[in-house]
Amino acid sequence: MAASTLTEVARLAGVSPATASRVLNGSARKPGPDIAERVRQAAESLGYVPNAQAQGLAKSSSGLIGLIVHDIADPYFSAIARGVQEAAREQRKMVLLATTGGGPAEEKEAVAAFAARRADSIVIAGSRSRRPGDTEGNAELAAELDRYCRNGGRVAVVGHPVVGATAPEGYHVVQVPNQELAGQLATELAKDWDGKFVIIGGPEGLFTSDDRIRGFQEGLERAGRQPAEVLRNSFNRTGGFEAGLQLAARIKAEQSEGGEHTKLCIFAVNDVMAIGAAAALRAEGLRIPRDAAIAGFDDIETLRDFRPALSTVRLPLEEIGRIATRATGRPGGHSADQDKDHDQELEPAGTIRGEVTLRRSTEVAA
Amino acid sequence: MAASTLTEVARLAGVSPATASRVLNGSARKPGPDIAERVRQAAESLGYVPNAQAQGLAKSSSGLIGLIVHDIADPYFSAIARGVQEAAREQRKMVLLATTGGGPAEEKEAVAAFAARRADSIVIAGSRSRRPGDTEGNAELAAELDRYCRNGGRVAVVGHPVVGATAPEGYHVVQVPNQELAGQLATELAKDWDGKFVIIGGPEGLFTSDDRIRGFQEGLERAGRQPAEVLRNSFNRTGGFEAGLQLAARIKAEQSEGGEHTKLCIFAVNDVMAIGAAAALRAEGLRIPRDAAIAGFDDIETLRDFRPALSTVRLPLEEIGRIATRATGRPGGHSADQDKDHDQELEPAGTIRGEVTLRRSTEVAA
DNA sequence: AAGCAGTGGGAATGCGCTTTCCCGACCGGC
DNA sequence: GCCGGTCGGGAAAGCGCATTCCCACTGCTT
Repeated sequence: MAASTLTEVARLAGVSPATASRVLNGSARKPGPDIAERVRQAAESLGYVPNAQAQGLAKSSSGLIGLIVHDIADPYFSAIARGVQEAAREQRKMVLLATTGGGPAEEKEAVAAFAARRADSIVIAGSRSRRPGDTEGNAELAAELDRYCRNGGRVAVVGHPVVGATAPEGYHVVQVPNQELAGQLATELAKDWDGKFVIIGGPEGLFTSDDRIRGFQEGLERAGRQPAEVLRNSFNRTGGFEAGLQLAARIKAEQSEGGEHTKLCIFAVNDVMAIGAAAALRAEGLRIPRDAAIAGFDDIETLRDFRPALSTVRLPLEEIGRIATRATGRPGGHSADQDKDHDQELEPAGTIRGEVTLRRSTEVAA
Repeated sequence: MAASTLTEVARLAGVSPATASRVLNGSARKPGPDIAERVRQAAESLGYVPNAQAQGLAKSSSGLIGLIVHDIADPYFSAIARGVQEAAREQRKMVLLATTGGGPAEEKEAVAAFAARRADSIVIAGSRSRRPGDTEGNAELAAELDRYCRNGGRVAVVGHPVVGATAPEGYHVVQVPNQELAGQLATELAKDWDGKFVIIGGPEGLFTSDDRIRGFQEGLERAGRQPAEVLRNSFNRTGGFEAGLQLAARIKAEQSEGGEHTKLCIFAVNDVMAIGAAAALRAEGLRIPRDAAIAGFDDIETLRDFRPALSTVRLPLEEIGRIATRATGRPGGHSADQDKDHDQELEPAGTIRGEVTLRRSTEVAA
């Protein structure tokens, strides 16, 4: 038994499909109350469920929002996803999920799939990348996105614009002040900390990571410090852990030499990497912040009970998701449609404010 | 400019829409290579993206999998979501996300929405509940699900069957041995631990929580122990934290009395609650496992670096998601269509194996 | 009382695609 | 050389719904 159709409902109610449609699915024209009631009863008794695909076809809009993340199990993304979901609910839409692992090629596929489903808008949460191997993929992604926008789709991307996308109508960027905040973090840390700094970063070319590294270095410079050494690794716990092992070896070597006590202050470009690094140090018998300080970025909720409490930069992840989604919702959203001033930033879809949060892991007294 | 259509492609290629359809979207009939090439070129040059809605309408199947969770930002659910996503990819389908906060009423709406979108299958990851206020919602949810199945939809639910669902064709339950595993955990703990046990549980009526509580009590009984007191609270970190505060007060009172050293062993029915409880104890100046032992359930990945390392029960969350999704994929999946033996369990969609994992937080020497 | 706008309902068209059915061409076998 | 049998392509009928256009009818005005 296939699901019952509007036509069946109409027949049972003794009206035309047009009328049934008008009463069951919001239309400007409201049929008479008696008829409406009859139709509603018929629908009820048949267990009628409108076919959203057919509706979508007819009105060419699907009520779908596409969300692209690297990995939905990563707390960073799942927090954003929660915000997206919430905003989608406000707009009475559903969210379609795509996880890509971070490659532009897969992201392009995801965009194409969303376009195929005629998603009303797309939110790209995953960080942009311009690693050498990605140039072709990026170009394709940009082309796919441009096409999607040209066809009336709206897209919001968190962090950085897609490389090469020509920002047509309906393309929003939610600016995340990674660089600035990382700079502030560096400044704050430099106040109390007189030892050396080391950065554990993601692979080169990953914008989020690069911005945070650059910002941190700038902050260090403003504070009159030497630039920090940068250890690059994968952008997840494992990457942090491995870099942590390297650093642990180095710290232990220095300690056994005796003499200077220039404790290391480690900045991992995200919390998950920071936790990985901390685990590595601990596995090597080092303690935080006694033997080294460590700071992260994001202020992941699940990690807030971690001990020693992790110094980090609070990012309103959920709100980022909400803002990005809302930006794609209102047709009147600002997009950079003015060619003049194209040197300026795109009109931000919303202002994201983060906050440096110093906790135990970087306390100097230990 | 709206997206280009199959008809346009066909016209450009100088063939009929039927032929264009055959070459561009997998059909049994393969047109000649020269024609195929012409069509492909035309499609390419027009930037043709097939309209999945129209395809879905025509073949009445959407390539969509609906996933229902309480909260996508909860690591328990996001881990399952990752598995679902992965399995969906295998089936070349996309996942539609719905978060419900746990109420059957909202779950019913989500099912209806999925049904409207003609999702091929639905995976319900959220725990079932039979709290008093939910009976009506449960009935409606069951009715909606039954209708969905009757119309050819396939559903998999993690943990417990939906209360009142009459298991028609296509209804799968992924059994999670919560009770058994909680029992094993109790047994293991009882070996080394001779103090009292306390359980921090979720609200009464939440199946997952109730099963784990029941199992734990059984395990205790088998070990010849007194049943544990049960503190009920919300099923999240806050719930654990509040219960933890209560327990902390109690422990401190006992400690100041001096005398007996019957240390408490706390079992929180999930890791997130356990972390909350641990945070509360710590906030009250107590240490784990020195002043109290604590164990959780789920073995959430992000929490594995928590110190003291949390004793818990490892659940293959990601695989649970995969298995549930796969169960809905193959049309030949086992469903309980035999009325005889209806006293037996439904044919499990896959066997989930967990593992008791004892770590530092319940070490007796402290 | 005749003409009018306004109202409530139905017929029909189209959204973009799949698929069945049909038809012409081309093949080999007797 | 004629016929049954493919094979490759097109015409057309939906899939389930929204919506435009049209018509019959009501309740007014002049």
